[in-house]
Amino acid sequence: MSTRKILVTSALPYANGAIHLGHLVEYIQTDIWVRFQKMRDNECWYVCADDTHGTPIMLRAQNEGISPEALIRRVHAEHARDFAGFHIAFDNYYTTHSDETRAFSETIYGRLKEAGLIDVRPVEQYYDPQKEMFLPDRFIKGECPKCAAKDQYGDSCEVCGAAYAPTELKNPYSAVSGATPVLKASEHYFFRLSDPRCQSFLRQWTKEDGRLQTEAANKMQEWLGHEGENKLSDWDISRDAPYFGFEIPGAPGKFFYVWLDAPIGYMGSFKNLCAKKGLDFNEFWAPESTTELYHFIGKDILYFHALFWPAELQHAGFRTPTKIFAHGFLTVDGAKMSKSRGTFITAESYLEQGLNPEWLRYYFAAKLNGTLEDIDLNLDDFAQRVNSDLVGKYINIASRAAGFIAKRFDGKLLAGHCEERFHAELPGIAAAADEIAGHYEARDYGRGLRRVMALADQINQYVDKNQPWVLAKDPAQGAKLQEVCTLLINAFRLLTIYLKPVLPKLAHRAEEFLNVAPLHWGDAGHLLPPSHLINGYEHLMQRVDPKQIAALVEANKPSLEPQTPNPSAVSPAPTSQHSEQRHAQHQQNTENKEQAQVSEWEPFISIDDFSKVDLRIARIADARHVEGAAKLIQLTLDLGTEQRNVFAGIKSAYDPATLIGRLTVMVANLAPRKMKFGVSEGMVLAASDESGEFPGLFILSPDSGAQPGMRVK
RNA sequence: GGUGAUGUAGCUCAGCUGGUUAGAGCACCGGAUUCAUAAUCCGGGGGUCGGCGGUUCAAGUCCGCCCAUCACUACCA
Repeated sequence: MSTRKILVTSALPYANGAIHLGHLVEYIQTDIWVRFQKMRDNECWYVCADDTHGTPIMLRAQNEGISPEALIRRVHAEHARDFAGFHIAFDNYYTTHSDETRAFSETIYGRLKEAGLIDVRPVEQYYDPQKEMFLPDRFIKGECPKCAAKDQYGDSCEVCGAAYAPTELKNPYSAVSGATPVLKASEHYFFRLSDPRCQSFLRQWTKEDGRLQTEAANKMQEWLGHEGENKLSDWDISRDAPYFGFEIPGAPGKFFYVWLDAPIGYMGSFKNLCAKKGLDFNEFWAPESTTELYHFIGKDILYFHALFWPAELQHAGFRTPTKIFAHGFLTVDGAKMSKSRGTFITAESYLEQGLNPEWLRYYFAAKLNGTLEDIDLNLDDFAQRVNSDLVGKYINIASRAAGFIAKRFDGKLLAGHCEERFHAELPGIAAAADEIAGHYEARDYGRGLRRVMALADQINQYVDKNQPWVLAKDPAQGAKLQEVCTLLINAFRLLTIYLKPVLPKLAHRAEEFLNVAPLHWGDAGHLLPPSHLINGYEHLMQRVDPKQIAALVEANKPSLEPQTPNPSAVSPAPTSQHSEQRHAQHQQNTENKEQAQVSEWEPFISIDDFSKVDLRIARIADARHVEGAAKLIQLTLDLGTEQRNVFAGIKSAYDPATLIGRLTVMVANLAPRKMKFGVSEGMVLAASDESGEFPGLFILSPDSGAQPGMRVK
């Protein structure tokens, strides 16, 4: 087989936030694939970078009182540290804020312009007069035009779900300064995706064999529409100053929109690698390139990678990707990651809590199947599965054989060749290599690992059948014992090869134990040589302790201190970005909604929960002081059909005489409560300021017309 | 609202172009074993295959509707 030349990327994480478990699905998926390719002796390069431009970065840096450059430098270090912690082995982890990326952005833009694929036309947008900048949708807030909910973002309402343009918001204000934005026109640069050349190219490209997963291809079909249907609209690729990014050549004050230079960052990072390694950039990026190019991405950014990106490359004189590999999102315990539940787990906290990164690599791998389906991290299942598969099955094989080899045979395997015995006693273990390789290649890691674990079961059955501990008691059976253990060590070695892309560190330790050079996939074609000497066995992996999981979840819960609500109605510059530019930040909408709203209102209740509370209009038929009570007033509430005796702690604010005859709202189905002065059969509702800043108690009154007994809902 | 995907044992998932009593791993119960960090082996219980209807000699597997979850997209069908 001739060596393939392969360039692989993962999506660029945005330089404005920590790496979390959702991100790691992608980097682990990609890393496994790359390690597999390298084990196959293919020439494979894995590049990535931080995505560093855009308004959120600029504002966050301002907020922290540092330069954007300083911010992205710091985040770059954090990201690199997190990735290294999970054994993500990039050949280059760069930044989009680089000369290389700038140069390619300019080149691509220039060539598109030459080709007549760049348009300039005015766009009217909200502008913050105080901050002197145009506002992305997510930085404009106001009242929802549909339901009038306050403090909604400029693109959609989180209360009623309505979507709208920021100009439709009522009483809009800038989330940056609080100022009222004004509409202002400005020239914008567009990539003419609607051009027939792009349309027809994409129509063909997206349908080409293997280019996209079938689900993704269907999605493209939907976006492209039928032949003749002009569904694609031009893409706005410019932003006005102030903006942290690359200025557009020949257009002072105009910058490339961050999403333009983000994928170009793949090229920039690779160019940078070429300089370090003496590689030929054009061999991988020229139109006639015969090398392979793969982008691993989340399904949320398919649009950018399967439409804009190939269209840009095609018309700017570069090769297009061989395939796009999209994956689904991560859920934790069946739900979106949630800060309040502690399931929004950062890579950093996972490592800090002392959890083994290879546990997660294994678990994700066991769940991944090469489709766009979401995968679930079930925390109980995680612990059980890792413990059972890795420690109970796989590692146990080495552990069961090593002791005998060390004690009885000075660490030496059988002197003779044992190929025949091996294949007879453990049929299929070696032959499975090709099948498992096929699963890795197809990114169907789950299927591959199930196969490996079935082999581990088979090997453990072999141990049980041969009972080496019985053989060990009979001196005459020494040779047999050595043979059994030799076969076991060889079987363990094969499983190690099969698992190595997923568990690089563990495999390394296993290689030391086996006393062999780093294993390649081709090594599955032979066994260890006669009389091979192995090293003493040390336990290779700890089990997951469920307590660690609990501690991890606890560590990721927000502090219980209620966060001060924002009475000024001006949010402090959002620390976090929104769907306006999602970049590689998978599940960002989840993340941000959580971040924005979580502490105060979550957990939400359902309408069913609410309807359990039976609120009724009640007429205060009688009210009197309670002898000996400091705070209580005894109320007789008339529900129309019956009267209730209720003790209410409102003496400080109301004179009983003024209450008689008023209508108010009571909880009618509250369990009766025996109090010192009698049984209270419900409660009335009253407002108060918990901080104490505004003293007083205020009971509710319905509008006129309400009758006692009416349900409030 | 539209489009697409998913919904199979307590949990995580396999089930190809429809065909004997629906599978695996984990968990659970019973037994065996002690080499191995209570790991391993054998056996067992457990599922109206989201719901309803239809096509068919035969449906988890095809069709329609509904429900739930997820994603994309939107007032335009």
